[in-house]
Amino acid sequence: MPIINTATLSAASRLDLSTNQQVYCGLDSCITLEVFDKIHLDHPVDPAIYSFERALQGPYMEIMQRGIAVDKLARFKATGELHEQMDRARAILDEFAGAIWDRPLNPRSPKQLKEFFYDKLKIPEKWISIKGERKLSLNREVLEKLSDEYLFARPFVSLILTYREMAKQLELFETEIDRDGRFRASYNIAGTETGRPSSSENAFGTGGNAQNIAPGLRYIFCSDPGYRMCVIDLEQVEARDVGFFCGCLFGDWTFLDNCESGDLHTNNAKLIWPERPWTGNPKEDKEIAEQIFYREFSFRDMAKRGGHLSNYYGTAWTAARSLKVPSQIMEDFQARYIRGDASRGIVPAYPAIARWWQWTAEQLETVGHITTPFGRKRHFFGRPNDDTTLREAIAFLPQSTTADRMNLGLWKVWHAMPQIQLLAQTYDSITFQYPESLDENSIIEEALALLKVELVSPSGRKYSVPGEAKVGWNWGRQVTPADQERARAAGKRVPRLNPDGLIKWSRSKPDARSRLVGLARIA
DNA sequence: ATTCCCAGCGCG
DNA sequence: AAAGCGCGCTGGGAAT
Repeated sequence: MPIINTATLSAASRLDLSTNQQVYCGLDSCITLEVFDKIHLDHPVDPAIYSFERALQGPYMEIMQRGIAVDKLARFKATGELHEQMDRARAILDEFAGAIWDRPLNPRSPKQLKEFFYDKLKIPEKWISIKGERKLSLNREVLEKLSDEYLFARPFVSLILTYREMAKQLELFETEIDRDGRFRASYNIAGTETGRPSSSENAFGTGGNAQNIAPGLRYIFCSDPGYRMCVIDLEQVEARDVGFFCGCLFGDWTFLDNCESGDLHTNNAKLIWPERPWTGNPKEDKEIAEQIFYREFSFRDMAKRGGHLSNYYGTAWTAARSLKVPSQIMEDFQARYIRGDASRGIVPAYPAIARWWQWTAEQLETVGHITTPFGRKRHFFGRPNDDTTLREAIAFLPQSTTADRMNLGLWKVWHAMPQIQLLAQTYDSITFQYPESLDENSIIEEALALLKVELVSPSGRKYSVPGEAKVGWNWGRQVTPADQERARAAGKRVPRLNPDGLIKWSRSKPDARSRLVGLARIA
């Protein structure tokens, strides 16, 4: 091996290209070592977290190298159809726009849209606020408002939104895949503040983010011939974590108890609206919860969607905007849910969540960092009394705990089950495939058990998050004709087109499970 | 021709 | 007064 002493190198050394690159590479490696020493001497990291991050290189390298098979025909068809529809939408839009200002209108150009709507059509400007900055936006929300308020804007808005939506979908279908027909994403294990992995285009420039693919488009990814695909997700994991923290910090287990006993959102609805005629029978109560509360939203919907936003210190104003209901509706909701309202005699269902916010604010003021149950510590460098900092800190704890739980489960599955092949990780779920010849029951059973990562509260309460498994031949909602073709070619039973695609695997009821497994086999 | 930033939007 | 957080990718358009 050649030894090159860089201390004695100069421009006059005239290294050949290959040697030069070796020097470059060697120096790069030295940087890594220097960083390592610096981190460990000056800023000791929890050795468990550090070792864990290193250990994750194994399974993630495997996921990255394996990639996921792409159903080429499905992809090709979708691409063609989208192009056709987009061309049509664009042609109509240009024709309409031509009548207004004698030139075309690019729906993806905010600049042109601003000129068109605000200068040419003279619609009053709509400003929005993002992270404290006022912006003149024409995003979906603003366009929908224009459409509501100005009849003549409707055809334009409709075409623009349709076009943008299709363009977004096309991004996935036109992502370059590898010559062997596989989509290989890169995963960054240590790239985020929370411990979540992130995903992006790989080092060779192909593939893309595997974690933001719309569920409706996932069907183009499929298991390899002779393999079945399985997705296991952790049920309502972040909500349960919030409940766990409330229990650990204040001994108030109300929220977690509700997560763990039957239908979380119905139980939340019962606590939030105690005056409804609940019967105590889970089935009847769910029906009552599914009655309409406001517009198309049931009480259960409100508990679910409004609850999630509210847990993370979202204001009633924001929640109202997101659910498209009047602010007063969400004010009332939040009063009953967490915040209470003494002036109206409203006692909140989950006051501990507000105490958790308070606790978080105190941590920021006193020590400036927060440590998760897994030992992951995050420093907050923003102003401790700034709402933005508080929100980051509030979101950190459940988000990071979920990330580590999922990754620990992923590692355990990878380590203990060489017969399965990991394909993807999407924050609260993992996707893998396994040979069809193996016993599906025991595979899923074992994976579910391994994914159960147990935490124990200071008071000794054990806590884990149940997983739910779905199985099928592709990653999507629909079994495609290609799947049928493949099953036929493989001499297997031909799957029928199923609106669910991946067939649901009930976790908690063994009898129902065996029944559904049978169904999955037939399908 | 390339690089950079922004707006917009997908996921959990 | 501002009004969940965490990511990555694309096209438009300006700057280099």
